[in-house]
Amino acid sequence: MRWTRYFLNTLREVPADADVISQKLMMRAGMIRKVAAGIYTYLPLGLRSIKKLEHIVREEMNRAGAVELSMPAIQPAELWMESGRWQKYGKELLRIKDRHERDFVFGPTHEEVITDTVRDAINSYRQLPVNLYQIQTKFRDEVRPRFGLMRGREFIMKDSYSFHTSRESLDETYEAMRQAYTAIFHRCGLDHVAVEADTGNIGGSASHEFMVLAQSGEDAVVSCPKCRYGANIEKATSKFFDDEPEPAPMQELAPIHTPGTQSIEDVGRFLGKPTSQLVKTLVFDTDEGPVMVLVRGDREGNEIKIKNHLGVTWMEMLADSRFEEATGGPVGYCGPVGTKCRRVLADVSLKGRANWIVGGNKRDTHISGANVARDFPEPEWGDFTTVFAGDPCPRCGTALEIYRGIEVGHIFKLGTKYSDSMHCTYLDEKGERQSMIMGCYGLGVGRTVASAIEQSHDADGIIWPMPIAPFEVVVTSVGKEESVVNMATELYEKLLAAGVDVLFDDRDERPGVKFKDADLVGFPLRIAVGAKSLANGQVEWSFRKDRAKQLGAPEEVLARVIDEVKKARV
RNA sequence: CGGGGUGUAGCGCAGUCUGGUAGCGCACCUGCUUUGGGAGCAGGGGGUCGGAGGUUCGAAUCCUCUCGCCCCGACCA
Repeated sequence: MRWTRYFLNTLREVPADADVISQKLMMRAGMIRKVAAGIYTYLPLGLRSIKKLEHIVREEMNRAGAVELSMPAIQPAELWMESGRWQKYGKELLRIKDRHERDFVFGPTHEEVITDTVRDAINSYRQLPVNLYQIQTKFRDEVRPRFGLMRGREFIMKDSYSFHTSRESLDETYEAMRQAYTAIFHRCGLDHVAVEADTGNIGGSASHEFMVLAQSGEDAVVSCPKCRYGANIEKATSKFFDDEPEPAPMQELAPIHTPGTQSIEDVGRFLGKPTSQLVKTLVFDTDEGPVMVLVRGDREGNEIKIKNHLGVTWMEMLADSRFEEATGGPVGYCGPVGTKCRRVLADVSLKGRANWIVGGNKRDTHISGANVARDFPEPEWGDFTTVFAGDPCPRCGTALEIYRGIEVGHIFKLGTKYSDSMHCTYLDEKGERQSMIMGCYGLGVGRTVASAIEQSHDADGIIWPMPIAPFEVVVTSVGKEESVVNMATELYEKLLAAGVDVLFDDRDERPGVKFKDADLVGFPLRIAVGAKSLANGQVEWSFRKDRAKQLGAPEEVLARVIDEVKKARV
């Protein structure tokens, strides 16, 4: 491709609303253009990277035994009512009506449609297992889209769904998908980890997330440097509270006057005690009423763990305006003794400890010497706090580390959640009807491309890993001399003939402009043809990653460049 | 959802407080010079000032409403 006939315009200035580096660079490099909040056009250059990644994804999915199909983006509401998610999915589900006032959704995911498809086509255990995938545009109406392609509303996703007659069969496919994902991200040159994850409102049992490690990541992952335990922070556990403390004699219940101490830090300072010796009280509003959660004062409550324990679909911090009415105490002085909350949860970090200092459910008052069972009913015990860096690994006890990551893939063992509600069944060997056991596997295509940039760039622009670079090589002509233009053209054509993805920068621009653009766009390899070196029978070539310039005879450089491209394609 | 901000040429911005009929840089077009890391000079094209309504002789500017976009917060008890 010649630049002068391509559709590629770089921006010298950064659009004001870009907030992460990948978004800035993709906009500046002419890869994407924002059309509305969280909605982008993939310009030709951006589309090339997307297509390259899609190609890798298809190869690995096919290799792992998955079969491609394509389902509609627009889906009838009936399917979502059948699965129950028409009610449960919330505002992220874009609902639309057709001219007949019939309800549809723009699919954020395709469990319903695939389940409908498979129950129709498959009746016998002989036809199972199957694993079907598609690469397609989805829409999730995010509250606050940001970070360019990393958190858009419209986005391209590879999603696949497998159907099985047994847990063992699901385990096999799950493992095959785990390996396929690892292969995909490895081929893209991405530094990534697979971690245990929460299943969220997709539902199901086991689940792993694939995280590309990057400072700008929205998720935190907990990782053990020794035994390779890895988990999303929403899910991670530690061994921290395994040992029970020494039993202590119970003290009398006694009120303490603690004016103006609403936060746990204030209370600790006021009483001269470390926050670890206090009890922090959180109150959540749920669709089943207010719930009180007690955690050790120096720990943080983990909403995901709490929500999963409660089994509620909606939960948020109790609004101040409803606080007194719901708990019977003022904000900041809430506690389990005499509370109106019917459900009280307590973190295991408090188990076995006597004489708690808690809020007194009265203004400016805390209570000391509060004891489980004697002063308030036995709470529901569980792991309700978030792991901190340095906590001991739940498997081997080594100090855990916390990293930031971008979630680029997520695989689930769904079980029979959808096959039950949507009656996706088959007849087994005995002629008995059984629900199919399902798995589902998602991979964010745009997000993966963006994460590659987050992980690999410098002050001048993108540094593409070769496999998903929009072009593998750029040939830059420096100057208008006939010899230069002829040599550049010749090299370009020979690269094309050799099957190399090459862009010929044949623009009538000053060298500085061409070089800056080449760095910005991030072509992994560059060949520059200039009059001076050409007079000595030489052209220059360099890698974007180190920009070290090497000179050589044209044929020799050509051979080296082709060789480098081929090497990177394996 | 709550709070804050912002909307002026393709991109980045000034002008708004104190109303007087729109400007700068980049990009774009023409010419000359220049040519290995975002050139210089000269000339030029391009804007319903987000939208609607109002005040006024006169509105980008003041008022009301509305829409878009951005940021921050939503573990604080």
